[in-house]
Amino acid sequence: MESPEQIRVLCVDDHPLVRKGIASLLSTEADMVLTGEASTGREALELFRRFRPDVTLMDLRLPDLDGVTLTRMIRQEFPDARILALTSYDGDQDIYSAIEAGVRGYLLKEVVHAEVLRAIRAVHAGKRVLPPDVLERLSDHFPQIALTPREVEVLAFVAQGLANKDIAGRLGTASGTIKMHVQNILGKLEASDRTHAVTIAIQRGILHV
Amino acid sequence: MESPEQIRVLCVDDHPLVRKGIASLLSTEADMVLTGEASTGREALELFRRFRPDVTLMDLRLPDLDGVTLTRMIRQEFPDARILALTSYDGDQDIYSAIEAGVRGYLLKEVVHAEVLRAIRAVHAGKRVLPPDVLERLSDHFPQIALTPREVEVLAFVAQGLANKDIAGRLGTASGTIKMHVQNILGKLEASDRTHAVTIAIQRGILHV
DNA sequence: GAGAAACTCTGCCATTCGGCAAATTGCCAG
DNA sequence: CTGGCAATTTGCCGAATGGCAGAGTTTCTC
Repeated sequence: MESPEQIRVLCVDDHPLVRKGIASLLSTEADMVLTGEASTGREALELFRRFRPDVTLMDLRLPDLDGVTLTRMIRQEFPDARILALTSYDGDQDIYSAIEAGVRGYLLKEVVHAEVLRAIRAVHAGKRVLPPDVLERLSDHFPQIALTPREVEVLAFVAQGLANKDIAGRLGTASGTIKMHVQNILGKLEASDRTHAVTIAIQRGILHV
Repeated sequence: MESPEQIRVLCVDDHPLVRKGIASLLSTEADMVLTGEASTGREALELFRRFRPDVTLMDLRLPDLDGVTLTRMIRQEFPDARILALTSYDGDQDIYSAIEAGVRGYLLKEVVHAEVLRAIRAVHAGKRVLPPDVLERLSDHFPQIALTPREVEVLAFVAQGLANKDIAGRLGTASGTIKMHVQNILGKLEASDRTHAVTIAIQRGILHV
């Protein structure tokens, strides 16, 4: 093609080495150009407003705010923003939240370079990029096991070592109520006790350590 | 200097993008050269035997075996190996284990490029590299709060939701004994109950999710 | 061999937790 | 408007947990 329409990429990651890797990777591709690097959510938002990149490569873990929130903020201002989540973390909940927030693709950092390039081109072309294993987990886990907001709230307190009656105090309910919530959480997570539930929740990304 | 004695660096990380970043970083430095890249512990061991690098840059999280074990294996064969841990994870226990295993330096991936280069040169020169915050945590936390191997073992079962008597069964002791271990764990971790203890342990890297 | 530290065991008691049945609220779909 | 569904609420009971005091054994270090 004669028109040099390069894909303009914004990279958001708090690890300098990863940014360097992406920069190095993109520099060898003729149809892409790195228009900016951000190490925090705040920086990312600012750079997005300034450069309006075609594709944003974003780590879901950032020091100031999480990538899901950032994605929501960007897409509120720019609904057609094309954001590709690139994370080393594989908690189920993260995937779900990210997709709900509007990312167009979700890649694990374990993937090879070619995969990243392919994903950038696909997202830029308007496609969605979800690896097979990610899709599988989505269809598997979803409708059934989702915790209600209230349950997540309760579970967070449980993780901090609060007893049911203390949680009840903070939430303004009776301790028996909390007990029931915990009961439902155990069922949904297939946990044998509250401790197990917390372990599972952390593994799945429902709770953030 | 007229002698082009370059520091030969081996890079071990399961994220291609991070390896790319390191490769890119080293390529701009005249006194360093990347002699190999490994994405697994097995590969790393093989490459180490073949190339005998001056400095090994190693992620503590690898798919097949953890970096601490790998460090031990390498240093058993090559006691003067100079290994620099480079990890995105900051659990206290990891730092301790890594240092015990014989790493000469411990860096978080959040650090800037110059820091990495400085650390490589320092380790090559025989120095140790431990960021101030790391040192502080070491002196703070150590003598007192270290869990015994047995306690870690018990805590791992607790995280899986086993009751004391079940843990006793697996470990071949009385349930009262397990109760005592849990008691000591709660004290050392300043946790309010077993669930809290698990949360804290995961945060500190004592337990791996 | 002295001492420290880890691991082991025992028993008691108040509190909390996990399991079950059942009523209420609020919201969405037909 | 009404049925249905999910979320939220409460109380009762047996089992497990957390707190505390004491003591024997092994292992490693000094």
